[in-house]
Amino acid sequence: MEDINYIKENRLEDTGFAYTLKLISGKYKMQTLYAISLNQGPLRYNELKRLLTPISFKSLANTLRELEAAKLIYRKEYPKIPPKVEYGLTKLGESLIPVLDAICTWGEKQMK
Amino acid sequence: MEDINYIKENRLEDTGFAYTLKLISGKYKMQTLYAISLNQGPLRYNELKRLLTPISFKSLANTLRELEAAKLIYRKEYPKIPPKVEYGLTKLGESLIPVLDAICTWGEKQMK
DNA sequence: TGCGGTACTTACCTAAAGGAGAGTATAAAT
DNA sequence: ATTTATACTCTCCTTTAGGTAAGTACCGCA
Repeated sequence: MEDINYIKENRLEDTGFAYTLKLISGKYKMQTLYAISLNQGPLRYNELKRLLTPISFKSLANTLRELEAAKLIYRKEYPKIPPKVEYGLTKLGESLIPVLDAICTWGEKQMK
Repeated sequence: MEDINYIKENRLEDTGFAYTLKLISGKYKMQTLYAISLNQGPLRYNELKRLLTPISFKSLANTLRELEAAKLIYRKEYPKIPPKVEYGLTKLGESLIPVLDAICTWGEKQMK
């Protein structure tokens, strides 16, 4: 770091938008979080696959990995055969639900 | 329309998410709306360009055209030389601001 | 006479997102 | 012995978003 005065005008570059969007942008991320929320409890991989139809295996796996990395969901593995894995909301994930609600209900109001 | 019973399970395909996102997803759409909102009045093309740095001409033009097509902003052209064009929020656009606020403030809270 | 300012468009290129379809491990059930 | 079920991964392909750089039209100003 050199003591240069970086130009900091009234820019919008670093607002919370970019931050929030990094976590929830993607075709199915919000739906995934919402589905778990509506279920009022964790969901299994194939349950999510069905609810998020027509999502592909690849997208679902990616979506879940990224949401987990963002600490919005947790992954719990039951080591048995056939395998069982559950995905649930973390506290952080739950704190996003009201925001998702706002996005969803605004859209529904306009769709009519 | 034929009277076939389409399968309608508990899917999340057609929630308001997809609808809202079609309108506001993109690297600069929310910031654009937010910038106009913060300015409490319409902004000119080059003012937006500066505020949305480092946006490119192409992205800005695209962003504005799409927001206008979505009826979230209006475009007002003053036929003089050099040209002057203003972009402002429509009623619909204004109705989205609280949603954008929620997205932005959630992000800011997590950034700390 | 040529430069600057405004609001763009056009052509080309790259990177990232997402889809399709096949393959994997393991054990219980038939 | 074969099928079924779960939760994935892997490879290849197409689509889309966005960036770069240049060009355009018009007039006032020096």
